[in-house]
Amino acid sequence: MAPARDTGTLGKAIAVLDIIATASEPLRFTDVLRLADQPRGTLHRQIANLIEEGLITVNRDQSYGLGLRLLQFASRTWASNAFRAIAEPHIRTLHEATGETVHLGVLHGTDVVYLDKIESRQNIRLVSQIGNTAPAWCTGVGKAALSALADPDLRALIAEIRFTRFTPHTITDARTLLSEIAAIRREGNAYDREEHELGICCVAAPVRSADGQLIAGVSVTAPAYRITPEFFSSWAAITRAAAAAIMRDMAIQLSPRRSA
Amino acid sequence: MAPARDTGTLGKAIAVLDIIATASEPLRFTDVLRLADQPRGTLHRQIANLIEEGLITVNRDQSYGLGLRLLQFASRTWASNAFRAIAEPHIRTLHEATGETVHLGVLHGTDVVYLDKIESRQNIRLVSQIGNTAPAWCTGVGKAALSALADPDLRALIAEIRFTRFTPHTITDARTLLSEIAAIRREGNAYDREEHELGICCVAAPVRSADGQLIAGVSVTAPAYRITPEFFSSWAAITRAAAAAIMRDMAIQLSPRRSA
DNA sequence: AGAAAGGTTCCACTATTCGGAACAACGTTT
DNA sequence: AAACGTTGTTCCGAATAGTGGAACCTTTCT
Repeated sequence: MAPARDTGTLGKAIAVLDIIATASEPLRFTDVLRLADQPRGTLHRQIANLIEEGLITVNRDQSYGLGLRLLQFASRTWASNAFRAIAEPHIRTLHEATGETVHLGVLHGTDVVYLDKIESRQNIRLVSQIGNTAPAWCTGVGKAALSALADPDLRALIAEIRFTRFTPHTITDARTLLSEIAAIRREGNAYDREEHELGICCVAAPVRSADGQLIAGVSVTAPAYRITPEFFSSWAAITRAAAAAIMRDMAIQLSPRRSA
Repeated sequence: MAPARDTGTLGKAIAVLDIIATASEPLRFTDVLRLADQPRGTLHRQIANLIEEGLITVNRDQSYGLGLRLLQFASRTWASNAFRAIAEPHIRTLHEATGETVHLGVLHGTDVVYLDKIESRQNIRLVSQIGNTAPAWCTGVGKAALSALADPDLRALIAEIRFTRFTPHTITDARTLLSEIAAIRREGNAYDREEHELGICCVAAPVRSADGQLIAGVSVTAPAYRITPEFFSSWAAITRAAAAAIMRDMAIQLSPRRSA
């Protein structure tokens, strides 16, 4: 999920929460015990605290799940996020111009967290993706974001990446990634050519705040079969335009207060 | 937001997070200091820890915002919630049958947390509502849920409510609420007649798990002007049917493992 | 019934947090 | 320009809250 050395009481608690959150299936006490590197008594109390705070819940079979409290917090996170609010009209425009799914994601460590998404058709379930995390090096938004980093930061970040292959097209080494990022910087667009998921391609463009605090990207995604070279290159331009518009609005609106 | 006595280190940290989350506008250090009842040094460290864990972020003007980490956790909360998954096909059916906005919410203290929502038209922004919290006593889902509580629990909960008026129709005392709940139990449906927001009405039905662990509700919402008595009563029936279907599926699917 | 695994409670020890106070960095006033 | 008030950050002894080993229940298997 994310780094954060589990230092301090809070850190340890969050580490446990993270274990439960990232598990692919419900964990029981002993399962967590195996994954967390802690004595039984200690872990038991930590979990009890988390339950007390509503961050996790116990299912009837004694397995743990994530608590509603997290949803409440996230709802406010999303609603109060200034960057998302600024970007929203622009990604909507982008969606209307292309008719395809568009994403807004920000860089968070070596991952990208999706802040917003407008789906091509289905008027439902898009929720499922907001807050989702995906590796930066094999997504359009992620690579676009990486290209917006200053070189030292970029190299430091890439050094942290543990490359995993998702499809035959996934980039799996730092050199290739670096040269691709060089290309992105030249052209102004990043592409995902079925690198994260087979059959899915996208065009993206980088977004960054003036002070470099916020590194993000916008993208247009579509199934590979539907993409023609003409569309792809026209999308490239309007994606860059959307990114530019977002940056412009940020410069205007974020000068006095707030940020992402 | 929610109860949770801020006991223990974790509790205090979450209390601070809560302050930042519930604030209507970005808080700076001193603002938080005023709201939290803690010495400066202590608060400072707590905030530093929260930042370290990615739960809050500092904006450039030194005000605090909620961190992306919360979105990540919530995304997983939502995706892994078994109750939501079970209810989903049924609320979708309900949406298709009525063409109106439908909600799925669970009772959490004296509030209702919305777990899912399908909007009538707009294929966007529904996100904003998931994880949202609303008072139980003046929403359809909330009153439906209350009606599913055992009497002692109900009375205990109502005793905790601090009634606030949102519209001229809002119920503002326990007696009225109790008699309305009696009616809901007789009829099987709860109604919100512009009690939370003017111009908005809804029909709801209670959902509870066999063991009473999970108290929830489903509802159909529509603008008051669009509602005719005929529609309203036909919706009442199919809303009850949806609730019944959800309960049936819960009984089946939750017997061996998991829950909400 | 017996054994093992899973889960919970206890309590002396100690590492962490607490919180007052001193310090630094601005901005504002006299 | 010197003094002051605000806001945010750092320190450190004292005390509290978390730690973790071990004993203790409870459930599940053999």
